[in-house]
Amino acid sequence: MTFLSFFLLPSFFLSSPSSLRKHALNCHRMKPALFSVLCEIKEKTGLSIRSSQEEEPVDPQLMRLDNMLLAEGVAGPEKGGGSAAAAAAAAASGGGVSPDNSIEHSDYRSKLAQIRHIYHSELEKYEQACNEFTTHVMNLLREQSRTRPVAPKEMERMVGIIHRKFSAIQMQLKQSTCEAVMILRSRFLDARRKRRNFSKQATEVLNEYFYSHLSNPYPSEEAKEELAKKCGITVSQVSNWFGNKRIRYKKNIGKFQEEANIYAVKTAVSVTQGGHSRASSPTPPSSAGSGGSFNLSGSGDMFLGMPGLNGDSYSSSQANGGWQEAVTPSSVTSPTEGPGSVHSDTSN
DNA sequence: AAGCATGATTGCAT
DNA sequence: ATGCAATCATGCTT
Repeated sequence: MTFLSFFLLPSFFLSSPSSLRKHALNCHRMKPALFSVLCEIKEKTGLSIRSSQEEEPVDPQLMRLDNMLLAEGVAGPEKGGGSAAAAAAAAASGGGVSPDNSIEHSDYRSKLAQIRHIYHSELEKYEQACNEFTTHVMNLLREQSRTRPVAPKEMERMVGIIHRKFSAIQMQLKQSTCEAVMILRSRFLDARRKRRNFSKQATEVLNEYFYSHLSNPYPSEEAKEELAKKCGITVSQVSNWFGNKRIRYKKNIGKFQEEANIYAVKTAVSVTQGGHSRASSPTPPSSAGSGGSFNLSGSGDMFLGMPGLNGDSYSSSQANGGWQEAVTPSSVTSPTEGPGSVHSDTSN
């Protein structure tokens, strides 16, 4: 506002009827004297500079917005790379097994690109307007400097003021862009909203790992990555899956018994030779303590998961308390049996 | 529509 | 930082 009034004021100097007067003033013989007097007055009042060092500590709010826009790939270099979303998409489709959520991501990305486009064009507009405005003001000041003293500092100050004003406008733009991105994210990327069950194959792989490492179902980071790759999901999804699986398995072993047997047999078959395609023998929950004795609170151990045929049993025994003690302490280590004989159960 | 299954998130403990 | 437990929100089946 200050700057607006500032050069709305001199506009009457320029308006056509007064341009003549201005010229007359410039050519007036008293003009130099007048000018010097003005300079003197100005010197005395000292209202010129002083306020030039208005603090500008790089608004943290602005920094935040900038960072976010950069992180979101709106502000950074062109192309979809660099954004968290793109990275996630790349990770998800790394195995090339998940075409469906990459579709969602492309949808998301096109929307993001739209936002990005608007943002950039607006930004450019503002920048251009700012430049035009600045040069305009500079011209005006230059013009005026012929009739009144205008220190270069003042010019700088004016420019500073103008830039601040425009950056305030830019900040609003950034803010609303951020909001738009947030909304977009919550619409598209909030996995909770768009939960998709994993593919049959993926759960197969995960279950296979889980039941063949029933003694210690805590995949290492590398194992998780491997599984993630195989299943076409992210590592954190693998972690989620195992977290859920462990807790749900523990909570109701009976329910998972059949599944356990199926996968146990499966892995046994795949590990041993490849004959035996006999895949389901539910073995009723008759508290056969062969497998993991689950001494949780109430539930008696009613489970027969036939472990012991896991390839690596305790690959990385991190001495984690919970599972080991609760679920499967004994019998897991039965290396005496070679891969030939698959126990004797599974057959009713 | 109800009810279960399932992936994700949150709060807490370690 | 990681896992557990509870919970949420959605998907699927009945």
